[in-house]
Amino acid sequence: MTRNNPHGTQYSISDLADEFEVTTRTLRFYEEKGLLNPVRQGRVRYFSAADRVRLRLILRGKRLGLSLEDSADIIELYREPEGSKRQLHALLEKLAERKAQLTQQAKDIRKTLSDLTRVEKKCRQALQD
Amino acid sequence: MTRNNPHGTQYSISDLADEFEVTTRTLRFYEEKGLLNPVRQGRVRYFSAADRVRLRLILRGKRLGLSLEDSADIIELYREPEGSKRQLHALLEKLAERKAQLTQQAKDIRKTLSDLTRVEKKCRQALQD
DNA sequence: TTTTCTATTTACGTTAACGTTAACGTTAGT
DNA sequence: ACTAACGTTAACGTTAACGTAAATAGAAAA
Repeated sequence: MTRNNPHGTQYSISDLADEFEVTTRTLRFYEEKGLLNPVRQGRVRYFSAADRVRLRLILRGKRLGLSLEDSADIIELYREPEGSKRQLHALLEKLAERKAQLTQQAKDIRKTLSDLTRVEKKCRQALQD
Repeated sequence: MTRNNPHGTQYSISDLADEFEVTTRTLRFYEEKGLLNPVRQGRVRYFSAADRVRLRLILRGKRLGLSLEDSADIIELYREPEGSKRQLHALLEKLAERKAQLTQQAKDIRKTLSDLTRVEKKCRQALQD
């Protein structure tokens, strides 16, 4: 039973696959891309709590239409900010870009939702016959 | 000069390409997929105002991470609601699904924005040294 | 007239994000 | 001992959304 982890917080590949409703192939692919870093005991993978968090973030990114690379970039931003002044300023720029993009998305969503709501009303109206 | 349209509202392929910053290849591809329906004068395409609107919607969809097919589906929803009761109810269901998805996206955006803002603060804090 | 745009069709190439075999080892239950 | 359930690597297949190149044609500008 790899499903009940030893003591700390480790997950087998199918633990995560089941919980997040992705295939094991997907998880191996994410590892291959460096998005997840499970440890190996023999050849078997064990995912950490950190991996789980990263997976959650990746899937959130997917729902937003981000590529894996974009999600990886964003997750990178979450690390403790460090480095020189120049690096910190560069980080701030990236943050601003991402925020701008997300804000644009939010705008697009509002528009689309309003469009759909308009259609919905017409539809309910048409049902009044 | 195909750029200054005759009288009504027609656009050459590069009018639209320039305005929306896409390639002509993209527009031909969208036509091939049935997303745009330019008329032909000889072999040359002329896009209508309706095509322009559709293009705008497609690109909005893209910013939301939608596939062309999804965008096409949504644009379909925008047509005057008609048909039987059954059809109208089916339409209402689709509308509800889309709205749910968009609402989830909005949620994901809020979370991500909040995450990024948190990082931003840490970053500014780190610059106080 | 010759060059230069802009347009066309046809068709092969590309990248991302997995899906899908194949071929096999390990452990648990019966 | 046998089967089922889970794990592994390796590698080819697939779909979407265009990119890119080749070959061609009409029209405008020099």
